[in-house]
Amino acid sequence: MRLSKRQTVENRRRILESAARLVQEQGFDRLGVAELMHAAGFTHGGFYNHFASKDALAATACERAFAAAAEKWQRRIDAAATPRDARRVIAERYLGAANCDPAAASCPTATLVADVARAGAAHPIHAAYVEGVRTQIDTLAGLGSSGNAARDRADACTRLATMMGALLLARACHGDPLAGEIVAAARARLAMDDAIRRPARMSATPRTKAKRGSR
Amino acid sequence: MRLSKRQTVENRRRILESAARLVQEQGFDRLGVAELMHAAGFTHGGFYNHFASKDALAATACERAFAAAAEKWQRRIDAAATPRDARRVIAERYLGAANCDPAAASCPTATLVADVARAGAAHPIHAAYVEGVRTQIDTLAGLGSSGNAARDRADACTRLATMMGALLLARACHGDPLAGEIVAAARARLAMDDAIRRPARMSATPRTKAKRGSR
DNA sequence: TGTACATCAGTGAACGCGCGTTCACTGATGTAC
DNA sequence: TGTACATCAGTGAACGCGCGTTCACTGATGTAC
Repeated sequence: MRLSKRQTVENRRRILESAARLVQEQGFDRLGVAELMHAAGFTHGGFYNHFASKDALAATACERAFAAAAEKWQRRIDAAATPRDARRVIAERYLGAANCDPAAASCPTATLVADVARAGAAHPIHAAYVEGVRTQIDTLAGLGSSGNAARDRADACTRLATMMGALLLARACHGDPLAGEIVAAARARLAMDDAIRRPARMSATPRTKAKRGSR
Repeated sequence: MRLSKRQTVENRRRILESAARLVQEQGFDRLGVAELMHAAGFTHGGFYNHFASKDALAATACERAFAAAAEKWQRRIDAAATPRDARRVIAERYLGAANCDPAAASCPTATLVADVARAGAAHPIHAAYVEGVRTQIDTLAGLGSSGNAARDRADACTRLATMMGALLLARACHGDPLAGEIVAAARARLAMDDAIRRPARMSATPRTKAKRGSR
């Protein structure tokens, strides 16, 4: 039953969309070809009409997962009154109860981090993952309001590490009070503005861009 | 070839020791029974003379891995001049180049976090993992010097999340400059004492324990 | 203490299952004339 | 424009490999007498 070219392209898109979603729930290694194809509404054999191998799908699925996450972040940035508010809201949603359920989908940075480390730099998913992380850090750094680009960038790196670390710990400790304690501590810390916590150095730093933030 | 009781106990210990080490390199799911037994100097079949299943080994191997990590931490605490120095040294070693190599062994909190989340609360490894994380947080909190126990504990949670998050990101991004950037940012942040960064609130907080820290 | 037998840890072949991948087949689409 | 043939995506059985687990066998240890 040969399909029209339009339909073929659409089906490939559906497979990738399912992959991007499932990868945020299970990671890449745990996702089976049969499960993926079933989720997309097909039987498993057809997978190889679209992709040379499971690995060949990894990079694109990873990119799409990061693109979906970036859209979420952008919506929060657009809705926030100030960059500082945007940072706070992103962190709060990142560490929200929905994401802390180990069965639920969450940020690809977190769900893929173990698989990518194990896959190694030669695997096609590696470059896609690094690019996704870089974009998230760029986004957070762009929301910085210290007036110092290098500091905003370093703060963005630390923020992402703290968010992801707390999320993964909460998922692993799910069911134990410790999970809630870790998330609460991280949320509280991230809610404080970095710049506010270093007033002495702040005033000593020249403001390269006036009125960048909310203060 | 029946072995003496002493030898049997010793062999079981060797298997567990290998498991604790390998689990810090690969996590639990990726570790194969055959590889584990070979590392301990046996063939794979004998595994089931000591354990009912691979899962039955998980909790004990996890405990031993955390015990080994705790010993390392303790050595650094003993060698440090002040609790604050101990915290700083622990973070620096945690994010040292050796740990950031994805093939190398590192902290069980990091290497097991994905496996434990996927295994769920019913799996025997869950309780052992949560207990290991709790102990690490207790240790870090015990090194706090804010004079406020609740704040020390919250800071310990955030510290661990930042350390682990940065480590995992560095391992996943290994080979890309981004890995070094993230680690450098996290190390710099962790090197600053938490209490120092909140002078306004610090002075408003009553010091319940005088001279607890180095200041 | 010595002897005969039961016990049991180690070995490595083999089993069973999951999963990535292949393959023969189908039948609708695209194309050549 | 109509017709005949080639193309190719979807299907589901089957293959191959890895890995957890089982099993028959071995032979030294532990034990009963």
